[in-house]
Amino acid sequence: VVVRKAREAGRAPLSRGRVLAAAIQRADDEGLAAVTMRSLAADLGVEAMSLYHHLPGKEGLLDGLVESILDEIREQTAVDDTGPDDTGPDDTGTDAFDWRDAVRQRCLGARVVMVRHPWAPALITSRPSVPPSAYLHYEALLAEMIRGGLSYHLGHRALHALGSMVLGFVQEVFTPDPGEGAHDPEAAEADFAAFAAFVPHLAAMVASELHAADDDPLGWCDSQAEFEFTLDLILDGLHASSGDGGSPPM
Amino acid sequence: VVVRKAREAGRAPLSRGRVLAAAIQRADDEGLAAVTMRSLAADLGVEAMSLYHHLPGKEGLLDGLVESILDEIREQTAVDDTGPDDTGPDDTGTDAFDWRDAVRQRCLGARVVMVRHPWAPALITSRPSVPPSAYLHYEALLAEMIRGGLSYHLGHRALHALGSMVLGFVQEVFTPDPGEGAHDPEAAEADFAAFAAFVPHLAAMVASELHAADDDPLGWCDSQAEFEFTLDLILDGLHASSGDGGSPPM
DNA sequence: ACCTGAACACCGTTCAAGT
DNA sequence: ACCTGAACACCGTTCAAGT
Repeated sequence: VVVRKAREAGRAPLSRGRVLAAAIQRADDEGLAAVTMRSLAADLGVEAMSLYHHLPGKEGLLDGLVESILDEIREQTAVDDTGPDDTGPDDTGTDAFDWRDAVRQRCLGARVVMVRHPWAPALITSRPSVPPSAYLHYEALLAEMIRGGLSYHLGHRALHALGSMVLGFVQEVFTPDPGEGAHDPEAAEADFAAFAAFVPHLAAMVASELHAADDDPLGWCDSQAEFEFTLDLILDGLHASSGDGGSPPM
Repeated sequence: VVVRKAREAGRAPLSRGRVLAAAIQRADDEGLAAVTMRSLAADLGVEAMSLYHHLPGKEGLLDGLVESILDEIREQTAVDDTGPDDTGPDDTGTDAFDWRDAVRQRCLGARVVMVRHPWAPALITSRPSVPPSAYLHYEALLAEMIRGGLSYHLGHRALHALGSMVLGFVQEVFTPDPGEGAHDPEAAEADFAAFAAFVPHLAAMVASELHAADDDPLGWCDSQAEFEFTLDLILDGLHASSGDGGSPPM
């Protein structure tokens, strides 16, 4: 009957989910700073005060955004390990379980969501506390690592290392300097000369990477490749540490 | 003569540096959200509009805060490698240079500043672009790695890996749940039981780490130790990768 | 030059009132 | 129950005015 009433009004009923979806859309389009109780309400064709019937104020909205991000990560990582119908009979050999593959897929899934919503890492790190929904992600990661033979101590450290990477890896090292020398190649060359005079190693690195990326369609700074490199660095390091008391890897 | 005039007024003259220092103080004490043009001016015993003579608005203030943080990191890392008077004659043996020690010290210094100003990582990652002053830090790190024999390509990846760790590592995995079971041990036990039912591996990990930390004054989650572990994981991984084309380390 | 008061547009939020 | 209008305290910022 509630639905019927809403249909009569000619508009979908407001709900916490609809408000959060609109907030995410707005943050993606205009940035998190543009997510305002008033503007958000306007997007939903409603008055600002109506939002308070579904969310406990602005702080509650931000908490809800973090929850939504965590939900997206769950959906993202759930897609990969669900087959067409079932996991199949090849799931019997549990001894062949490689925790690094499993953990790697989860981290890559989390990164997909962070890249989709570039405002998310700053929001998450600025919140006063970690929401309980995040525990489910830690639990899943830790369960895989324990199953893979890691100790609780090493698993704990792994959670720190992987979490910091997922949250810290969005920002690029360099801005491509947009609109700086796009129309004037002479000015661009002069800029680079000044750049090279001040930070010579950095300039040499950019030049070297630019040259190496000549036949790479993804550009000189392939952020995804950098992420996967660091991820494997950490996973391999953890694997090596799990062998025994810190000796070199096999 | 300017100083004389200010002395006559009985108050130190306003300046960009003084405004930024007050903003940092306020952010440390009350959080970044409490840094307001009006409240900041009140701290300085001045009207809000006076700030606009030293800073180009709120965005410019936030840019200035990032710059100040980068300056603090520079000071922090400069303290360690400056001897009482000079570097001394033992600086001649450049062949014994270990880039991992040098890079490690810089990352630890950056972390000291981040821990001192917990609002900094979220602010830095939320800024639209990296300020040019950050290039000097990248340059210093890269110079040490190049001197240590790393390629530009690997140095590039190292900058990404280390930067993401410094920016992502502040937040704790778990909040200690303050004020939850501080007065009622029965309620605390019931809470932990519910916690263990939902995230069993996580609960076992906490219990295991708590037990191991019984004689550790720093508590069960020593964030500094976790940071250094991950840092060494990355540095050793980079070192191994630098040996040749990605074979296992020596 | 540096600082100020009043004003403007905007924000989050409260509250009494509508239906 | 769900939504609204008016109002309040606060925010960043502009501008004409002070000294």
